[in-house]
Amino acid sequence: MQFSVGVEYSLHCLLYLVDVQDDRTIGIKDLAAYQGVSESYLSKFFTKLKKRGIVESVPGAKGGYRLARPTSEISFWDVVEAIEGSEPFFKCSEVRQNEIILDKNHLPDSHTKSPCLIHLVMLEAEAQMKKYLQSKTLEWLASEVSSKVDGTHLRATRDWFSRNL
Amino acid sequence: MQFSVGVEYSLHCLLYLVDVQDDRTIGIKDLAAYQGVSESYLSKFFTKLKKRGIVESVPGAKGGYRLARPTSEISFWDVVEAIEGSEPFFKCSEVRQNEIILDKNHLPDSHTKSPCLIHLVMLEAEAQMKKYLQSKTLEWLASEVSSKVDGTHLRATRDWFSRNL
DNA sequence: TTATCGTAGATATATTTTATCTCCGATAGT
DNA sequence: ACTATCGGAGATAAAATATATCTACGATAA
Repeated sequence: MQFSVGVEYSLHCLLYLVDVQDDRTIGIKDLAAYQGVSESYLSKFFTKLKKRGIVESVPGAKGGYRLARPTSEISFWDVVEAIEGSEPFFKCSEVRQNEIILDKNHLPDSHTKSPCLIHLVMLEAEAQMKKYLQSKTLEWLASEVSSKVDGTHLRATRDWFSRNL
Repeated sequence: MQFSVGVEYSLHCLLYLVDVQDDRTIGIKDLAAYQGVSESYLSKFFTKLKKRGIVESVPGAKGGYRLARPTSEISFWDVVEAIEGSEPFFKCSEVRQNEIILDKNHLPDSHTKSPCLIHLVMLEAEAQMKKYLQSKTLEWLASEVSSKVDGTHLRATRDWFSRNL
């Protein structure tokens, strides 16, 4: 049970995109170089982020990515769901249907119609996590970062991404 | 990001152990046969459950497993932690330390001493899930099941496990 | 004494994750 | 119209994890 690193890379990248003007973009090349990973690797995540409408792409020369909606409308959960997919963490294998005392061809209603209680609990547990992650937006993260992280470094980062403009 | 099936098998098994008298046990053999899995597979999970003090074992002939504490003191989270381990779901790879503009030998304090904000959010998200799963106990599950599942089937299950007494 | 049970370890397979490279098509700038 | 640049898709490969079983071992209650 682990989140993939893609979530981490994505969130960091989105943070870099916050400062980008509406008419500008940052290319995968720069995002990858800045973080020391390959372009093809990072682009995997951006394809997913785009599918979810979190970022939008501008093709062609001087193209790249920018945020597709306001930072207040991009939550941690949106990113997790984009990268990890929408499948619930707990996929019930319906273990109960394999009980030896059951006739597999004529399962009782209690084992087919009514949902597995264990499954329900796990789904609700995930919902609790989801609720919290939905409450944390990119807007919040950016403001936290700008107040807590060294200003010089933030400026250096911004300058690096816009060094070729 | 998926829970392993071990969590599901474990919870079902623990449910079967709820009805067992204090001086009795159920063997891996029966638990495995009842659910249609191999003994060695299921025993993997019971080794973990034992290490966490959720079940206790009685060796030798007529031995087996029983719950090690009251059902009210066994939560879903206890089981998840026993099976999945105590590692947090989100392990921060400290991606930020690889930023190209940084000198890896002289990282700024903001990147070493203060914790990664993204990491903190993820840890808190996990804590939310944990809190919920801690609130759902085996006692609760057993009472839900006994009120919602067909009584005939529950009795048949109990009879099967105690058929050799 | 012995059959039974839990424990540990080796093994095999399948799936997922991580990561990179290559090729293709679209397009913005010249 | 040309072309360098960019995103997008797919193939690939190594590493890690999950799933599942078999075998051998040691303890012990009957």
